[in-house]
Order: sequence, then structure tokens, then C-alpha cells
Amino acid sequence: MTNAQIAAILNELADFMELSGENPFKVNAYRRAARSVENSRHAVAELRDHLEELPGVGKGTAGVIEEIIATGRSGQLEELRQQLPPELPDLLHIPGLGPKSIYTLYRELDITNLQALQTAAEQQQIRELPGFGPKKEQKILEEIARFGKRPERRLLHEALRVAHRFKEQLAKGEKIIRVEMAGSIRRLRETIKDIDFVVATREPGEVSEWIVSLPEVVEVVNQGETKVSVIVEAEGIEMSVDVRLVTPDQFASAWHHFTGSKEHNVRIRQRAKQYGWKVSEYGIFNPETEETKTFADEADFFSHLELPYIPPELREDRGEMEKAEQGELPELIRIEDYRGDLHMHSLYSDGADSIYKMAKAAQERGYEYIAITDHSQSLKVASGLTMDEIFEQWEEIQKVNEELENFTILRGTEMDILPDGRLDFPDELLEQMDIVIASIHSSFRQDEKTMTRRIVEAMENPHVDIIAHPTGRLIQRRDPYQVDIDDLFQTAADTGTILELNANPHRLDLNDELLKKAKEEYGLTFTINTDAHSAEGLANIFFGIATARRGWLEKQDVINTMPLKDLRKRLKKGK
DNA sequence: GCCGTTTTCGGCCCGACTGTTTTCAGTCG
Repeated sequence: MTNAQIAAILNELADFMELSGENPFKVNAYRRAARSVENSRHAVAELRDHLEELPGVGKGTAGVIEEIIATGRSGQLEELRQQLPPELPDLLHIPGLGPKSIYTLYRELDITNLQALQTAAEQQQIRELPGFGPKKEQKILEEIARFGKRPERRLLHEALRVAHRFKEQLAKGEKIIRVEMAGSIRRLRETIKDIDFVVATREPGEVSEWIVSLPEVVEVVNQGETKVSVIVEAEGIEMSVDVRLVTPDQFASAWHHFTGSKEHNVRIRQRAKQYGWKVSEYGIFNPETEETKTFADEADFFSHLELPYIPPELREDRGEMEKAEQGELPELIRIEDYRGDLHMHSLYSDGADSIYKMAKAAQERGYEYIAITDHSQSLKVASGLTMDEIFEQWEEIQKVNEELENFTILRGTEMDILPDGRLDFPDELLEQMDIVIASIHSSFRQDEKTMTRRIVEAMENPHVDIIAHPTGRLIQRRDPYQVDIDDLFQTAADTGTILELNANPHRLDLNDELLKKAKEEYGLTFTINTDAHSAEGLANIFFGIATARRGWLEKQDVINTMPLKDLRKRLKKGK
């Protein structure tokens, strides 16, 4: 039983309890316990009688968790499933419908699923219910029509393209004093549901009118004095955008508030409460003086709560508040610390650019070195290199190296780990390489034992320096391989193998949570690489650094921050 | 159901917006 599986059952339990009108604080307690299980650094299934040490887990939820671990199920959940239609929680995904409305619809009209909801709305039955009306009925129909059409979440790189474009537009507003991104896009989460902006202005009414008139706005969802919600189309992508309008002196508080996360904000409010203050998007209210304090910037805001500045990427309530209180926040890696990209492809395999062009582009980015790591012979779909082609490539690398000043190209390979666990090149070749990356590109569906064995054996080879994209997931497209991640981390620690954070925005693999776990529990070292297939692809390092920061990585955790001499030493792995 | 440097009860983050009301409930972030 994984933490995620246990948490999923607790969350489902919370959904059903909410729908059956259970005390909201109780429902919230289950959600909190679920989150705590999910974020635990330990395998909760192994915790035994230490369950109640998890924050938000007490006697009651501990009992439920024990039952889930022992039987894989929850009697309470089964019971609720008997009492309520099993598809009812699906309706919670319809925007504008919450537990109260759904329960009313079920009780009064026997609506148990999406289809029944649509039929009832079309037959104008919903408008007759207390608390409902024609407008709500219409909105339900619109949301059903939209349901599943637009992807619920977009990849960060797509969302950022839309956000940058729309921000440029907003910045042109005459009455707009300042505009910044907030929400999950500012925290650089790997996927984004809607884009948040905070705008400072003294003329909110006028600005709100102006925003909805912008050419990128294709639909106005709602519009008030302090908030405008619209659908924006830019760069061929439609996304929902929320713009919050505040006065200039409220800006810092509002920016923090709308950056979230929700969970982080809860912790901030709880801390303020210890001083007897109330935090809102407008500032920090002191009931004794009846004054609302506003702030020059976010650092000022945090400092009023006697906290150091917490970077947006950490604001997830994954331990940042505790560390901030103790003055032990990590000094997160920055893009300026990055000296060279160690995983990229050239024309020799499936890349679009020559070695020279890749090197030149890297040099222009301020790098000191790169590694050319084309695919190996078995990966025929990507024109993997035979040994003879490798030797040819080395000659070209040497030539370009002589041509470029203060820059070094390392001889590397991204070598396939074959389905039976063998490596695609013999040791005699590997030992002549400057850098050897091993990775999986075939037989993704092997069972956990086979897959784990396959990767572990590759790490045990003294010439394999790096495992690329260690879980193989493609965000929202392909699940990770079945692999025992703790085995993998332990072997990396034992053998000195470096795990990659692949910066491709579709991969981001290892992800933020696994990075944090690998660092904290196993003390691993990482490499961040773009896996670029063209010179432009090198720019994706932005997403790698973003994910590394979300995974609490510091400069010293990442080999790409080392000077070349130290890097070469680190790559020896006891050879 | 959880929690406690206001500790075993009585709170639990806070405010905006919408659609339904005629003073507010439900939803959302």
C-alpha cells in the first residue's frame, strides 16, 4: 500500500462524507490526514503504532488508516458507498456545484450522475429547486458541455506562454500601476489549472472594464470590483485567467495571498493568530489597534511575522514553515549557478543541430561545458549510434573543442538499458567515455521487480555515471514505470550513481517530491539536463531549475554547478 | 475528527462573488 493509495481512499471517504452532509470540520480533518499521509517522508504502511505522529492524524483517522493498510479497504467508505450512488462524487468536478447542491439534486430529483444532471437541466427541473434558479440551471448546462473539452490542467511551459503574453497586455493598461503573476504559475508547479494575476490600481472599476475588452479575452466568466475571471486565448491556447485588483499599498499582501498555496496560507494565518492578528489579502489586521498593516514587499510581510522570506516554489506546506521558523530554509539553486548541460543530442542521432551549433548555443548561454550524449545502437527509431559512428563522432568533438575557447565538449552517450537488463555498449567502450548516461526507452510495462532489477544492475556498472529520467513518466500522458523507488535511491546512494532531473517540460523527472525525498532520506546528488534535441531546446533548463527549487535542491546538490575539473573527478565513481 | 505556551472544550483561515434572496447560502481559491 503506497502513501498515495492510502491518501486516495481517505480523500474518497472525505468526498462521500461531505456529500452526506457530515460536519465540514470533520471532512476537513480527513482531507488533512490524507494530505499528511501523501506528503509523509515515510512509507505510512510501515509506520505501525507511530501513525498518530503524523500531523492531523489522531485516534479516529489512525484507526481508518490501520484498516486500510491491513485490508486495502475502509468499512466506513463501503458503507457510505452503499448509502449514496457511487458516481455522485464525480459531480464535484463540475465548477459551481458543491456538496450541498449535489446532495439537494440527489435528494429532490434523484440525480446520481452527469447524464441525469444534464437531462434534468434540459427539462428545466432544476430551476424549481430551492436555492436554484434559471441562471444556475443554464450554468450547469454550459459546464457539462465544456466538461472534458478543455484539458483541466496545462503543462507549465504552455501556461507560461499564455501568461507572459497576457501580462504584456495588462502592463500596457494606463491605470495599472503594477502587474505580477501569482498562484501556481508563480510557484512554478508542473501543471496549471488557471493563471492568476495581481494588479495594483486606484481605478478598479475602469481597469476591470478595460480588461474584459482586451482582444485575447474570449469569454467573461465573472466580473466584480476586485476580481475579474475570463477565458483568454493566446498562442493558440485557451486558459482561464483570474485577475485580482487591489490598491498599491495592498499589493504585497495580495501578491502573497494569491500566490498561495492554500495550505501555505492556512499555516501563515495560524501563525498570525498566535500574535492575535488576522491575515487577509489586504494586509494584517490587529484587532487591538483596529489597524490593518500593509507592506512594501513580501519580505516585509514575512518579516512582520518574524519569518525570513520564503520563495514561492517552497510555499506548499511541505515543511517550509517549520524550517523558516528555525531559520533553516535551504538556499535554493539558481539558474546563475548552472555551468553546463550534460545530456543533449546532435545530428548524429535524432537531434536537429550539429555538435558545433549545440556547443555555440551553450556557450552563448554562458556555459563552460556540455556533454554530447546521442542515443546508442539499439534505439533504432532515434538513429542510435554504432560503435564505429561513436569513434567518428569523437573526432568531430575533438575538432570543435580545438575551435572553441574556454569551452569543453565531453564525450558521452545516452545508452539504452536493454529489456533483459544488459547495457547497449561493452565496458571497453564505456571506459573511454567522459560521461555515461543510461536510460530506459523500451519495454516500459515490465513488472516492478523486473524493472527495478534492470535499473539497479545498470547503476552497479562502474562506468554508468547517470540514470536519465529515472521514472519514465510523461506528464499527463504516461505513468511512471513500475519501479521500487526506494530500491533505486538506495542503490544510487551505495554506488554513487547520479540521478537526473530531466528538464524537458513534458518529463520533469525526477519530480519535485521525489527530489526532496531522495535528498533528505538518501543524501543523493543530482544532475539537471535538458535532453535537448536542438539548440533552442537548451532553454528548457528553466523548467529543470524550477523543479529543482520546488524539490528543495541547493547548489551543492547538483553536479552541473561544478567547475569542469571537479565535475570530471565526480564522474569517476571510484573507477 | 483534530488540537492545545488561552490545553480536555470549543474552536477550526478568510473574503469575494453569484444567484438566490430580502439578509444569505453555497462555492471557490
